Amino acid sequence: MLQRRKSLVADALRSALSGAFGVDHEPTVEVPPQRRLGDLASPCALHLARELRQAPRRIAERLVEALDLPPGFDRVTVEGPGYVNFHLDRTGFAAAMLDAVPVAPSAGADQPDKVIVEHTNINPNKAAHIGHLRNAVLGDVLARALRSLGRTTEVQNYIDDTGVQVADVVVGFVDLRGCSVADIEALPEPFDYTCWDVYSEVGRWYGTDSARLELRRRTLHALESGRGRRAEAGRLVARRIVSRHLATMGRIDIDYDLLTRESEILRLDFFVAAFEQLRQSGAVRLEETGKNAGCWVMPLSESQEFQGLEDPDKVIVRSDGTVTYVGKDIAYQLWKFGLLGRDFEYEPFRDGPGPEGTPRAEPGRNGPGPDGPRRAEPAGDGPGREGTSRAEPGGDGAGPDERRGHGPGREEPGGEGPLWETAASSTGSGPKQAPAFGAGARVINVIDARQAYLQKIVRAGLEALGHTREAGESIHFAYEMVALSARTAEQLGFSGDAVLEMSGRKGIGVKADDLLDQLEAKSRAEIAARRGDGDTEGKADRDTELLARQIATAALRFFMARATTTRVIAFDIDEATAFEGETGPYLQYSIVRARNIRRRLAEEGLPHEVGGARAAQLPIEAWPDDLWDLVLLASGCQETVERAATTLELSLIARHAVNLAQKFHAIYHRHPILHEKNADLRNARLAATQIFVRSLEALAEILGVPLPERM
RNA sequence: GCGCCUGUAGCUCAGCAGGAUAGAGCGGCGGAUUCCUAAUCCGCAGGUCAGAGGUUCGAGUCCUCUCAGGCGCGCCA
Repeated sequence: MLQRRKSLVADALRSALSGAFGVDHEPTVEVPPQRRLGDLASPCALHLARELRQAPRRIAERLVEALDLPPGFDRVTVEGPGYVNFHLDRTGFAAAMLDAVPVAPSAGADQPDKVIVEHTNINPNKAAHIGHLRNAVLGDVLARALRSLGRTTEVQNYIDDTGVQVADVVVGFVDLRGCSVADIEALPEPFDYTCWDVYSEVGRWYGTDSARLELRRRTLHALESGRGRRAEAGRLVARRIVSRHLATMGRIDIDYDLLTRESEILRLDFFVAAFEQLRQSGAVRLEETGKNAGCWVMPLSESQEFQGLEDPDKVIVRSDGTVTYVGKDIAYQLWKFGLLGRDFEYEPFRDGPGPEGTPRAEPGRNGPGPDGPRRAEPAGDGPGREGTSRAEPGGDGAGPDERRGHGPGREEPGGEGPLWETAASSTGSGPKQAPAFGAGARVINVIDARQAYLQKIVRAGLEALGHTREAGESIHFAYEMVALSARTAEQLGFSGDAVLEMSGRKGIGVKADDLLDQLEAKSRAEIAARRGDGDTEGKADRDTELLARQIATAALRFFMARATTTRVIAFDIDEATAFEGETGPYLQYSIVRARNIRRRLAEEGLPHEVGGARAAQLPIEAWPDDLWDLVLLASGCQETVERAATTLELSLIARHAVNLAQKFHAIYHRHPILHEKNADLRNARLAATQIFVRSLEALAEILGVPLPERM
């Protein structure tokens, strides 16, 4: 809505500038700070003051005389030092807003080109922690934003099931605890919590003992070959953990289209194909002397991106013939663009072995003790990409799917499809009608900022193969890590004078499920405090439970989404579990209030819906500045979402949503609707409320903030 | 050493491609509840935008340097 008006203003200014001054200037159009100043403004007169050797205000005044007021505007004024300010026809604009879709597919987005978003990527060897939540929320919000803008979007979650981290947990079970595969299988939930402890234990157990470290190496090789009891144990661990990760992420409405497994990349020799391309194109060469003797390396010295590196070459194949992480990643990235010349096999995701759909067993039982893994463990801990999961597709039979049927406008953005995974064996499992995965036109990898270097190398690899376009479309969505605030670290029993980095290896961190449990418990208490009266058990409990989850989801998702991606989050438990102020529950509360007004109007027998035709007849007096300001802000949703999706600064969406809610809350207190006798005033306020509700619903959908009917 | 990021109110952070009086939340203080649920709203206090130069009609925003903090630069992932 607003974008169109902006371009009308720009057009009018451009032609007036050319007519009156003979200059060719692209005017900028912005929203002035106060509504009484107007709705759109251009500082172009200020910009041109120097060039035209005239006072800005004078330029502005002449400009206004020469200007044809574009349709939809009432008047144009000169303000301040020389701004040209345009005042919208409030009545007409509001009437149009009533019929407008807040966030619609972008103009030129009929392009069927697929965007692949990879996120979560948690190592399947322990419980997810809050750092992983940041990754998953950002990835999920991005995917929702892209889909709401009409882009075909495929969400992948990469599972490194053959890496060192899984090997460590296998060693922990097999060698340290003396478990058989059956023993591991028989372990109760929460299995991911158990692994959390095992992983931390085995790290200490290794110490510098070379015999023990040899066990790790042997296990790693077993995982890579896929044969033997250790490999079997590894598959079991990975499968069970992935199920847990999917369940955790499912709690906050995050899901995926495809799980890709590293074991399949190995089994299908993706790297062999990639290596052939790299070798033939001369992108890699066999080093014969020097410290990299016997390795296939990719020279990076050409690229100025890598200037100043001590070692300008990156090893792709080690001297023992094994492939490095980057090597595998280049192969995987080639597949994502459809450049590899081979494909995975797929099957619908089956939840892990063991009791299907078993409800999670009290994840919080570990108490307040130290917990929480973290994302990329730097030293020895494979800061790799870690990943996770998705909401169980077939399991968890308990309870209805809360995500549907609650809250208007909650159609799933991508049309929640089924979850697929890469098939575990070529023997296959019958009828596969998998969608065409991969072969995207753009690939966005949500990976923490510390892996920027690796991501650059992957891009350089594509470049070296001559895939310049694809290299340009390989986008690293980098975000900073989540650390523990000094206060929270102390509460958890860690010493902390400064923010404390989480470490899965050391067992320092906050587990995702523990945080969600806390949020839900606090929500329940909050709800109980408000509904003190007679509501008895039974149904009330079910409602409360659902509401508590919705509030917890909103709080967590908003907390993660509102932070600027380039900043480290110092995770503070009190701040993260706050429900007042700039929070997810604040958004929910504003919607609940707005909806309640309309509900009450209906109960009173008053009209609770204003149509565009009626709104178009309202007098200008019905739109005071503050009420009007809400409508104007709502008209900027589309632009905000587009900018967020382009710049990958998703906090823009969160902030826009909270700004809307703040404006609404203020108006709510100043401009009563139910008790307003004047029909024009009431209708204008009601129209603004309708516009607000629809706009915030659209943004909440993108943010993944569920909107309850009551709070 | 080289590279990237960050430094704005007591705390956590906004500040859109230089532009109108530097904003919000939390915390503090003081108010608002016969009136659409106070998970709300209103008011007050609180800032040499790390520091120094520079560019400009105009700098929190751009450039240079300094200081402080974080991260990265493996035959680890």
